[in-house]
Amino acid sequence: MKTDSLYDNISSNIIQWWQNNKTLYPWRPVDGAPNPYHVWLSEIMLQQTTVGTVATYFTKFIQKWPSLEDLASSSLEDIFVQWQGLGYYSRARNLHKAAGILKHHFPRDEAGLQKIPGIGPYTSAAIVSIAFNKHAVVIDGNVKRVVSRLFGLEGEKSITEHATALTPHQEPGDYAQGIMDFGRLVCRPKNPLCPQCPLKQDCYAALHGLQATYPIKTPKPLKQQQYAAAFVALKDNSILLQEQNDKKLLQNLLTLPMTPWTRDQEWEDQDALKQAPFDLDWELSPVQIKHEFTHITLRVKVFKGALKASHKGLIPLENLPNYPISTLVKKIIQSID
DNA sequence: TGTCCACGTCT
DNA sequence: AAGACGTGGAC
Repeated sequence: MKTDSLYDNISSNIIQWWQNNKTLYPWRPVDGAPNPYHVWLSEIMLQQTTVGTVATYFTKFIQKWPSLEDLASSSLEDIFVQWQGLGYYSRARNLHKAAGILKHHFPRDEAGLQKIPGIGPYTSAAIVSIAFNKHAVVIDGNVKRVVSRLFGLEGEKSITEHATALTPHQEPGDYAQGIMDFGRLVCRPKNPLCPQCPLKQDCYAALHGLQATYPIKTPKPLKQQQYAAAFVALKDNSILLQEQNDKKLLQNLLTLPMTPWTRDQEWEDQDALKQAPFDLDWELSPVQIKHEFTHITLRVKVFKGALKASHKGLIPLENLPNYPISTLVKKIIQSID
C-alpha cells in the first residue's frame, strides 16, 4: 500500500478534474441535489451500456414517467416498449419490480439497496455516493482500469483494496462520478490521454509505458455460432409476430416465427421450410442476418411470404414502435422492405 | 471485417 | 460460482 497522502493527492486531482470537466447528462441536475430516482434509473441503464445510448432512453423514460410513483404505476408491458433495443431485458423486469418497492422506501445505504432487484454491489455504491453524497466505494470497469494502471495491479483483491484506499470521505459524490468519467474520457481503454493526464507523474503504467498492458484481461470464452431461419409473413401492411416463450433469451419481447436455433450450419432450406408456421409460398431472402449476443453469434436465413387470410398476431408495420421488439427482429424486418 | 468495451447482476 | 444475458460504437 502507498501512503495516505498519495491517495489523497490522487483523489483530490480526480475531483478537481471532474469539477472542471463535468458533463451535464440528462440524469445530472443543472444545480442543486441529485434526484435519487434519476440516479437509480440511469445507473440501471448504464450497466453494460454506453453513456450515449443511455441518454436517449433516459430522456424518453422521464418524459413518460416524471416521478418514481409514475413509473411504479406503469405496466411491465409499457416499460418493455420503452426499453426495447436497450438490451439485457432482465433489467427492465427488475426495474418494474424495484419501482414498486422504492416508491414506498428508498434505502440510503448499500445493504438496503442491494435487496432491491437489479441493484448489486456496483449500483448500490453508485446510488449511495451520487444520490446521497455518502462514502461508498464504486468499482466499475472504468475504476478497475484507472486503479490497475495507477498502481500496476492484477487481480480482484488488490484492485478492490486500492480502490477502497483511494475513495475519499470528502465529496464522495464528485469523486465517484469523477473517477468513472475520468476513466471513460481520459484513462480510456485504447489511446489513453496520458500527456494531458493530471495523474501521469503518479501512474505506474504511464511511467513504465504499460498503458496497453493494464488492466490485465482474462481470456473470454469463444462465442458459440448458431443458425436459424425466420419467417416474415405479410398481409397488406401488417406483419405476423408472436410472443417469445420458448427460450429465456429475449423473453417478454415479441418475435418473428423462427426455427429453433441450432449449432448445425449444414441444414438445407427445405428443412427450415418444414418448420414454417404455415404452408405458404415462402421466398428465401438473399440477405442473411448476423446478430451478436453476449455469448452467441446468430446467423439467420430469412423467408418471406404473403398471407392470404387474416390471422391472429398481425401487427400493422406503422404500429411496431408500440410493441416490444428486439434489435434482432428489427434488423430482420428492415432487411426485407 | 472482427475485437473490445462492458464487473454488472442474477442464477 | 461459472455462465447467461443485448447492443452499438470505436477502432
